Amino acid sequence: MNEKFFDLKSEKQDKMINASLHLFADNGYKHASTDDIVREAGISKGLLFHYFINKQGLYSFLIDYSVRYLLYEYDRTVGEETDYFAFFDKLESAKLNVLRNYPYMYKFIDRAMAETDPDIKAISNPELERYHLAVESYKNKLSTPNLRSAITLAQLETLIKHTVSGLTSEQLKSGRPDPDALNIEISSYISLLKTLSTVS
Amino acid sequence: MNEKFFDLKSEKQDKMINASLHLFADNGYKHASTDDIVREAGISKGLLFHYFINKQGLYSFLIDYSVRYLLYEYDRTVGEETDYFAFFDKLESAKLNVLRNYPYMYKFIDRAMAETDPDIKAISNPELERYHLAVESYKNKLSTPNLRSAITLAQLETLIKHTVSGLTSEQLKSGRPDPDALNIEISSYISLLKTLSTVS
DNA sequence: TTTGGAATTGTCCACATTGGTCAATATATG
DNA sequence: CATATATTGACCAATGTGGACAATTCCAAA
Repeated sequence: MNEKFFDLKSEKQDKMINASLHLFADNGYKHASTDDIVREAGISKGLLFHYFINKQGLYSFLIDYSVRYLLYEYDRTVGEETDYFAFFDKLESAKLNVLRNYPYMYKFIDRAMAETDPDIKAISNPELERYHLAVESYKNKLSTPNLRSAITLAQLETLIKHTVSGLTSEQLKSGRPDPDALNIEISSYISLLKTLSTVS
Repeated sequence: MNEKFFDLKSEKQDKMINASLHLFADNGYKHASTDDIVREAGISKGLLFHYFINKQGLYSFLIDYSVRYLLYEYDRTVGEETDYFAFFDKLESAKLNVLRNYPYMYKFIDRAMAETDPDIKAISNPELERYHLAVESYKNKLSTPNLRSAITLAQLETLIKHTVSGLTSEQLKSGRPDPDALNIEISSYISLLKTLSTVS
């Protein structure tokens, strides 16, 4: 890519990034058209190719940028938190901050995992792996909560994971998401699960 | 559509249906190509148009067929069950039966809800509405479980809904799904949530 | 004001893909 | 055999594709 891209004012950068994330997320690599991206970003075709050389270069940049951004945001927000429930609370709050700036970043990453084209997989796999490993390493540092005998730690984590991602994607579908309201809702479910699953 | 379609042996019908569900689910109406559908179904282009007239006709048939099939399967499996947890257990087992025959039917319905083209919305909206209403009417007949004071009925339902759909879509992504194993897993989570949320 | 390099445009193009048609052929049935 | 029906796949006009590039706008320094 052309590094001059980062000299643009960040508002314009983000318009290009968000339009690209959106169309790749919704349509996959093959069916996301650069014409559509350009139209949604409000820039000319020439400019997009000026900064990213070709479609693959754009995709590759987005993978790189997204993983970097997500991990940075996690690190910034989660810090050294080791308490189990507090960790998830902070992690989700970090995710919502991402959503605030890049509403389609998660869906993009999700779709990237499902791409089949070998060239595209070769580009994205290492970065996606890196993301996955980083998240796992957070979890390894957590304290074990004092659970009721009816539930295991793995089960609790499954409940948290799916509930949170379900609530999030539900909001995303309903037009403009409200990250603050969502933050409160997610917090309340995490605390609910804490109450239900731990011994007092 | 051409009613002769139903005279084909059901194996062939399902190959056409599944290929169509798959490509519409993954790419949306606009970007799902009839060439791809035909290739995946292992039939000729002419045959597809012989039975469904045009792309819109095919889509319209699929919406109709899917909603009809889902509701039939629910009715068959759930019956008159009114116990709260038993109901969800049966409902999920019905869903898994659908998955067994039509792995992409849910994703198709999900994507249909997100279509923006007005013609397509006009086709799918009434059927999707019908589906939604039917599911709601089941829920209205349920007994209220005896919950711990920490949790409300709405919260419990949210936990069940997202956990179940999360577990399901996780399986779907991992190549060939194993509905029997998934059934057991989902049952165990429903029973877990029952234990955690009810007073003994 | 002038100048020169950078950002930005949008038209243009060769080619691929699109939904859909249709005459030809295979298959089954009686 | 004959007849009807299921099925094929080459073909088409229209549209969409990624990418190139000469032309323009913009803006800071001289």
